[in-house]
Amino acid sequence: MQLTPAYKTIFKKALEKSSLKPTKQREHIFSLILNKKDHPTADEIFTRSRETMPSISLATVYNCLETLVESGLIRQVNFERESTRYCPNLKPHAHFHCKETGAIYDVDLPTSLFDSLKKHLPKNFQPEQIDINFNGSIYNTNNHY
Amino acid sequence: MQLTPAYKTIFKKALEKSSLKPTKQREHIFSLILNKKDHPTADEIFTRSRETMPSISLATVYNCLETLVESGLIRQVNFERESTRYCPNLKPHAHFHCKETGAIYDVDLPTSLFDSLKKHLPKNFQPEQIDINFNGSIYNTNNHY
DNA sequence: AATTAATTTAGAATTATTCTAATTACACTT
DNA sequence: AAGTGTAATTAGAATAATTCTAAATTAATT
Repeated sequence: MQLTPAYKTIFKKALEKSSLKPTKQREHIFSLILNKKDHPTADEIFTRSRETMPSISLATVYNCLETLVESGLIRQVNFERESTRYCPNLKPHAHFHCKETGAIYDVDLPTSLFDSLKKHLPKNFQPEQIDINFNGSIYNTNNHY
Repeated sequence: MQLTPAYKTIFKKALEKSSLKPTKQREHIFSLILNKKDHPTADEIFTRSRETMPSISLATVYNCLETLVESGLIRQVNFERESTRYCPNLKPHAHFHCKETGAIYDVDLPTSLFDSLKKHLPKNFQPEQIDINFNGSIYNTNNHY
């Protein structure tokens, strides 16, 4: 569970910009999220963290996730009121939530689509973030009845 | 807190379609949500309900909201992991969440926009619902510096 | 080495929601 | 009208994700 040198630089820069320290724990959690591109919950991250850093606490996981989000290194994803999930994909994209399996998929979207969304806001509304969530099921193309 | 005859019919039809009963409590809660078009939480609805139906319980409010959502009479709105809010607007629309005041605004969107969103999904992804949430602030046009 | 500030930690506290089991309401039969 | 059965309501307990608190640790700075 190691950051590439390139990501290590990004990581340090992003934290220092908000005058936060690039600690072992923060780096560890960041690398976990980067290296397994599912959308884990804090608790899943906690469990995975302990495999290689057995002393880490759940509170620290929550703290680290918060600082990583603040510094723009990862994104939060929420479906209904399920546990918050975390996503390292910083490109403009939406999420698809499969109601059968619970799996979450990234759906890349062109910036133009976000732009046309913004056009429908009243002029004095200033969006900072736009969350687009699909909820549905995935048709299994292997099943032929 | 009364439903118009037109809404009363809609209400009964929608519940009966799912073989649910149009009870006093369900009607009361539905009319509350319809008549005050903000986006109240279950707890706010509970408080408002008790003003005119003092015997209603919080569990009932949760139960009724669930059945109303199931029967398609109202929609749930979630921002981050805040309390779920409820919305009687069934037209295709998005929500804008003001991070300063916490207020939620409906943002009407053309169906075409939802259609172009869907076009970016893999062919075997079948969305049932699309949630679009803006997060940001509202520029006060009365303040001239 | 001492001081300070930030971070981590364990466990308690919080809070929205769901669950449980008992009661009530209502439609349908006798 | 009384009895039966099913669904809905109710109060309060339970759950679960997250936040808070206060103490301990770490790292940077004098």
